[in-house]
Order: sequence, then structure tokens, then C-alpha cells
Amino acid sequence: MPKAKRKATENPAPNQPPHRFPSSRTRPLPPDFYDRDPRRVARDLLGKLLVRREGKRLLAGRIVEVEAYLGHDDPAAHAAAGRTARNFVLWGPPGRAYIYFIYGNHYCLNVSCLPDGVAGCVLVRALEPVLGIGQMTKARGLDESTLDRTTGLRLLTSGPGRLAQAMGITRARDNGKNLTSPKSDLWIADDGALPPRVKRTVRIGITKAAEHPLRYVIAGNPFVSGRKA
DNA sequence: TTATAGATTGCCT
DNA sequence: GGCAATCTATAAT
Repeated sequence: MPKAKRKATENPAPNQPPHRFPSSRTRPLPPDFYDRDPRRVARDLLGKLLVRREGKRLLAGRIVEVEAYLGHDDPAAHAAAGRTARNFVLWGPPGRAYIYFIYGNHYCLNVSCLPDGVAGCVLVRALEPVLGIGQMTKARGLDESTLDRTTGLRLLTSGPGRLAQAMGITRARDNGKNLTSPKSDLWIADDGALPPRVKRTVRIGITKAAEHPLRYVIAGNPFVSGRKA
């Protein structure tokens, strides 16, 4: 029984519900998914769901913007400085959360790539909120009445610091966490959504190696970070 | 021990 | 569009 085929260039509409409603049984992507070049992982993470279990509640957002960071030959990557107490997760097994604290205020979520012993990761830069918008609003310290429109919802998870705060992600809680384990309270899942149309650009907010086009976004998605979506 | 830059955000003009 | 906030990791003294 062949599945109906649809164009891969089609984008999910903003606020589209998950193809299969996420639940605590929505399976995490396996380690093999992350055991590849970060550029390939980055592209393939677009359209997947980042899921957080908060007690009985579930938070979820669709990944709409990511950046790849390579190893020692990428000056913009934290791995370029060599292994330290801060970045050791980058050299660990694939599919682990690397959380760092930046500018005195913000946590950022990365996922380690490539096999144990080889550095590389993908930075998750923006989500489209899917589940738990009320909880995300509270975590961000915002008022629901100001989030009626898409422009307001962007304040929840459009930007690496924002999405970490909305999903309750901190270094103490999540650094080194195995995102591929069914027991984890933080993971990434494929809910069966159609592969999105992907646009590649230069990375944002960095000064070193800024010319490399290693940022991947879902074309036209309004939840991509930045002043101009 | 001190200095400084940083994979950001939000408020100001 | 400009810039302060806020703190950690790492470099420089």
C-alpha cells in the first residue's frame, strides 16, 4: 500500500499541528541520525520536533532554523579552542545536548554530531511553537494577551536564547544529556511532517569565519529568527 | 589576579 | 539602528 506522495518542496503552514500528535511515546531520533557531518544533520533537523517533558506536561516546537559548527578547522566553533571543561560534550557520542551560557543571560542548545572522539555540532536557533504555548509564555516571563498574533508568538522561541528559556533548558539541567534515549526528558522526534524547503545562508552573530554558509532555515517560515524573517 | 570578548536579547532614540 | 545588561571562559598580566 504505497503512501501518497507529495512534493518535498512544499512547506508546512505556520502553526501546523504535528502530523502525529507528540506524546511521551514519540520516539527520539536514533544516534545514527547524528553520527554524520553536522551540515547534513543540520539540514535534516529542519522540520523535526524538539520535545520537552515537564512532569506530565509536554512542550514541543518545530525546528525552523539551525547552524552547523564543525571541528578544529572551523574558527567560529567552540571546538576550535580544543577540549575544555566547557565544551567537552562536543567530543562525546552523537546526539548529546551541548548547552553553553552566553552574554551573561542566555543558554543555547546544540546537538553533538559525529562519532565519539570527533567534535561537531548543530546549534538550534529557532522553533515554531507547537505544544505548551501557555507554559512557554510563562517560562519566558511574557503576558499571553500580547501573543495573539504570529508576531507575538515569535517572542517565544525565535532565537537561540529565547527557545532555551521557553523550553526550560539550562546547562545544569541538560548539558551532556542523551537526546536519543527514550528515558530522556528532552529529545528530538520525526513526527512525519513533509520535508521542508530549505534555504542556506551565512551564520548569524559571529565574527570569525562569518562567510561560511552554514545556517539552514525553512524557507519563508515566519518563526525564523532575526528582524526580517 | 585582572581584563576582555562573546553562536543574544530587549529597550532606547 | 544603536547599545547596555550581565557573567563565564579564556587570555593576558
